[in-house]
Amino acid sequence: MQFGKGCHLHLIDGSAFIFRAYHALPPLTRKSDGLPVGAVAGFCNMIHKYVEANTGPDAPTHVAVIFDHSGKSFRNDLYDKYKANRPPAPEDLVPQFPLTREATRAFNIACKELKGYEADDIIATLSCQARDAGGRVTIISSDKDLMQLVGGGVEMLDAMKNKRIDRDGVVEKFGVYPERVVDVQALAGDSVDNVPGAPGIGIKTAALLINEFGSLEELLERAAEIKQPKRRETLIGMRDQIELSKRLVQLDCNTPLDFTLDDLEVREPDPEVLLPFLAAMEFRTLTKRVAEQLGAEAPAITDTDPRGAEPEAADAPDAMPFKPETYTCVRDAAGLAPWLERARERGYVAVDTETTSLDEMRADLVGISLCIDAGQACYIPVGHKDGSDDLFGSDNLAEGQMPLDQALEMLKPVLEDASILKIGQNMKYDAKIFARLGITVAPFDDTMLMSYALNAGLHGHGMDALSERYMSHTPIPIKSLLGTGKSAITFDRVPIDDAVKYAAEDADITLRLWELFKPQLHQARVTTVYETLERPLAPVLARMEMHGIKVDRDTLSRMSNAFAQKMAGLEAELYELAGHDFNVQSPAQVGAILFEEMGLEGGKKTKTGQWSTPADVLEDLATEHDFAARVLDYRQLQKLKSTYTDALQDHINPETGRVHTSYIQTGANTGRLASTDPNLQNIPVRSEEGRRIREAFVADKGKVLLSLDYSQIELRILAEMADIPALKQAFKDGLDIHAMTASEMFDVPLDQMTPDIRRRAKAINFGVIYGISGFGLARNLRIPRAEAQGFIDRYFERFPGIRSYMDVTTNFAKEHGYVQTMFGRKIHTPEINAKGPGAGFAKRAAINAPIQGTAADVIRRAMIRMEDAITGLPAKMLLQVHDELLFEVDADRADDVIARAREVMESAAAPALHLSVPLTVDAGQGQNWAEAH
DNA sequence: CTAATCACG
DNA sequence: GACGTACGTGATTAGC
Repeated sequence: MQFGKGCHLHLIDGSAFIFRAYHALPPLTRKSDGLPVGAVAGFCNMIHKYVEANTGPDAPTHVAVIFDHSGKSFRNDLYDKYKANRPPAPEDLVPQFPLTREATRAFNIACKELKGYEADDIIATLSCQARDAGGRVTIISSDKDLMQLVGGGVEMLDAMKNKRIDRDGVVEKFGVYPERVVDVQALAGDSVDNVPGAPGIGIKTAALLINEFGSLEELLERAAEIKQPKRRETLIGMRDQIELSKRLVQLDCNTPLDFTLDDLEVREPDPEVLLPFLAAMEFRTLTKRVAEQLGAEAPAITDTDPRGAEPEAADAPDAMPFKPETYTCVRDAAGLAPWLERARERGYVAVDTETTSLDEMRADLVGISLCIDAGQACYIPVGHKDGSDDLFGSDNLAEGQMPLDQALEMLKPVLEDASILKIGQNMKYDAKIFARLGITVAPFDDTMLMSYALNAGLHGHGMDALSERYMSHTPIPIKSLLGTGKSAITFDRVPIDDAVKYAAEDADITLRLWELFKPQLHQARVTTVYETLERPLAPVLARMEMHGIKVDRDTLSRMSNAFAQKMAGLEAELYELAGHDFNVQSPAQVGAILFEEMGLEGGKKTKTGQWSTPADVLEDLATEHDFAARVLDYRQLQKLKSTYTDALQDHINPETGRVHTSYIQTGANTGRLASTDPNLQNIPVRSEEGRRIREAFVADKGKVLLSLDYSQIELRILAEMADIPALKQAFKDGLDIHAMTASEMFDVPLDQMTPDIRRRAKAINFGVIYGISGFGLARNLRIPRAEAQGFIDRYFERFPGIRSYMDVTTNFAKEHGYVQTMFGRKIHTPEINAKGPGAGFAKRAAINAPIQGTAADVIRRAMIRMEDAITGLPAKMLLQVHDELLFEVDADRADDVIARAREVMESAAAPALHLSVPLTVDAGQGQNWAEAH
């Protein structure tokens, strides 16, 4: 059929299909020889689905899949950096490129590419030809670069979202009609393709300008009329770059094709060609399905492994309902045996424990629940009390429970069996409970850690939230069993019948979450993160927490008393100064005295209408007013006393005489740990007075504490990631990095450096890590905002790589919705495209996350390796404080431990990463933490 | 229960 | 063109 009026051409963006398929599927390999075929499998499924979906009355008459030709295109001759920031294709994807071409031909669909041109140019040329011939065109792609082609019978179809894009759709995206899309793109540039555009102008501004002036040419001619000085100068000064950008984004409608539209006519697939190809790829399900549809015999596939290379269809949402009344209560050995047998057969089992406390070091085991098949779970009560109305509360065990010892004896072989995977939600908690009962749970998977690897930044990772979000199921609230507040009971007082429903459900949910997350780890490419940075860390943390650190109660108690005395004195002074009594601990009352009674200027109110009296405001007033200075002193003592010297004493475990913190592995989005109950990551150090708290953290008899901390790790990582030669060299040379920055910025030779200039450079260095702003730096350094902005401008001038790191990072976040650490950890940034005041916040967080997160990954790797490295030495790792590790070791072996631990920490990035900047570690030792640090 | 404040990296 | 801003945490207290 001659292409003309009434014809309908489909043009499929083949490269987009390939990358989509590659990223959507786990890295499958062909069973017989290990050839990577995941992307091919996905590609074939997509093509097959496309063919199935396009048989109706609106079916295309002509179709082609268009690919990018490997190597350079004519655009690289225009601009050598075009697409220069594209990472090379993943190793396991490269051999799949030719296979996708072969697949296209096997489906009997025209497969086209052209040396020196991109797929987009061929699509453009064919679209123009088809339109001129009076036919319709549908471009199946979501690539915005193709939007310039829409109109006159040409539409786009975003196959992922199943959304057609017409002229109005283009206006939605670009703010202009298709004819002017290239003008907007020329101005806005494109970080993905490395099209420079006009700095400072994005799509919104570009569309505004184009709509005002009518076209890019007109705009550039009349650029002098633009009111905003910055924008005007950019447009005038960057004219060449903008015109180059336009040539880069303009698609070529005249590519020299060696075929015509008529060659693209839709053809039926030939079973004799297609089936052998699919069989050779060993795609079992697809081969069968296609054979059925074509009415042909499916060729045999020799490999009979049930877990073949063929991916199953995407998991449908788990529709099985939750039925609490069907859960089993296991009351004796005969009841437990079949569950354990099934776990052995299956090779995995979800496990959850119920206890009397959230403090694992004090909690007693009350019951265990198991689940192997979704919807079928059991609860094994072992420590429920009978709840008789004994005046003192009965300690008698309730009827119908297995003796704890018997239950543990039966469970232990399964929990420790290397061939049975134990699945838990926050397994560190359960593992610690079992560890205290002499059971080492291994191997294990943890759905909380899986969720963290997959979804950090998107939501929390507690079971209730995950159940709600991923299964639309609200678990039984624990409060409904225990009550709240003062009248709350412990789990051992919960009637067994109620406990079964609650506890078994937890195991059921955990198993279902595991089934959901497991394949997602591969799809999201975070299996390595989960397996090397998350899962192995949990047992290490568990051991650190259980070991604890010795805290000397007497030291704390003495300090508390001293603080109390000083505070009483300050309190009296403050009443005197104010002329009346008041609550010093109330910011509202302090504010009222300062800004109303004393009539001072500069007071600000919080959004709730209260006077705000943060430390920096009081500090400004303190030079003139004793009142403000005394309040500051009082607050410092109050903080030290209440949070540290008093509260810490309550955390000393009576059995061990030590303090056992809990680390939350999924608490911080960036990969850092958080520490609670108590928080041992914010023990004072900056002030002289506060630092003395650390004297209460002591080594046991005959031992010493060691502190090893990374020097400037985040700045080093910034230098590496942003690739700043001057900073990298300074680290290699072991220079004072802040002094060196100062020298570079302010043109002061190192030997004439003053502390004040260095201080400013230091503040800027830290500011950069946080996503610097003029306002923030000005406040930090207490200088005028314009001056701070000047510093920042100069910094970016001297280290231009910093600016581009920030741009690349935020653009990546905007496009993908997440950023990554150097080790592949993903941190999602859902707010990055938000408007309003949240935008700047999200942007700075996105800039900071890869730096902070990479540093967090490094110390995690060190911690995971540390236990093996110090085996045989009388040493234990006790605490982690983000860039510091604290050890306790026999005094005579301290130097050996320092040497080994330092080696592990300094080489922690390798072999996954070869950093060009050295990581260095400072070490100290002493009887207490103050001395060691 | 939330806001304000302040301890740490 | 105005607005509001350093990044990441947890604990304590006041005051509703």
